[in-house]
Amino acid sequence: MTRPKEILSPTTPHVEGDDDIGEIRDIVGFHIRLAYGAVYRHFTETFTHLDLTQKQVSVLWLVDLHPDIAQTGLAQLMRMDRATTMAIVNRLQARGYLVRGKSLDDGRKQTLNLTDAGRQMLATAKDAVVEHERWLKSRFTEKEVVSLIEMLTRIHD
Amino acid sequence: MTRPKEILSPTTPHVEGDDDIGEIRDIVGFHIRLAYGAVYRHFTETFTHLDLTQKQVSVLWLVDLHPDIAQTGLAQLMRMDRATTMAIVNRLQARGYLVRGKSLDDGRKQTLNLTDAGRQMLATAKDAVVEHERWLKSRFTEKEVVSLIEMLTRIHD
DNA sequence: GACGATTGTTAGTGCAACATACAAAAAGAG
DNA sequence: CTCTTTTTGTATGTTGCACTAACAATCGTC
Repeated sequence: MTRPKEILSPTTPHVEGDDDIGEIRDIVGFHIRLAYGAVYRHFTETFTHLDLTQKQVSVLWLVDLHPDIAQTGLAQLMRMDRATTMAIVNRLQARGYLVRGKSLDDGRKQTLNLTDAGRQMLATAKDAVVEHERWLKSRFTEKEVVSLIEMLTRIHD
Repeated sequence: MTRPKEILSPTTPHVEGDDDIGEIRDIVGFHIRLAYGAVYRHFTETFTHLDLTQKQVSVLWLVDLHPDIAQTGLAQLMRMDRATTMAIVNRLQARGYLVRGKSLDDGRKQTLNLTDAGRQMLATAKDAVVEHERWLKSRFTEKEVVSLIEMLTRIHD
């Protein structure tokens, strides 16, 4: 065996570095997935004490921004399907952060709105998001942040 | 900005295009999540006929690149924990793409290697990845791709 | 009024991340 | 060399999320 690679102690800095993942390092999708994973982990870490996920915070945020929004509208903003949206809204409603109401102009739709507890939780969550964002943005200049957001937008728009 | 604005419920009448997501549009994490979602969706769409997920392809790819790698090593490369790695390896082994073997130099470890079917599937998968990447990279210049990968690496490294 | 489309809903499937616990093997300390 | 700690693989269970398929109520249109 030519490669004694069993030396995987936590402090081993992997001298091979870029060769570790070979051709994969040119795959944009791979880097997006890894970056998302890193962001996801730090987010959940930051939000353990609030017991909220990214999706849940985003939903609270968007409902606050769009009072009386219907679930379909919310799903479109978040690029989720109806079933997934249902599950998230159910969870937030069960925890008393969100209320469903009857839509006056369309009997099929329901309105979504934050409760007082929801508004309060959102305020707390926003502070945590700021902290999370500080961690994330710390590796970039302001110019780079703008550029990064612009490129990411090109992907999801 | 030609933004194909979604038709929201009539109860949110005065929202202008770019205000759709308000302050959220300055949150890097939000854009990473949306971009990841878009990439994820296109990936699964591209790979329905192969019935493979991103993770599974990555594992096949990395095992091919690192013959006899142990699950722990794989987990480190992919930034996953052991339990998650187990689940993915189990699936790939059950489908005959991967084999576990005994490690000669460490009784705790097991070696991971591709079967012939695994190698063949990986070859097919790589073609699909190339197609998927073409879709992804089509919105960027080569210079931008390099810049994007570099910035994403700063996040996950 | 009938018909097709939309909306919310339920149920079920699959993947993945995480935590916990356990056994076997290795590494380290005395 | 023992004794202890760490590492590795494994099993189990929970949670969150994405997706599909089906269904009822409602809306818009013809």
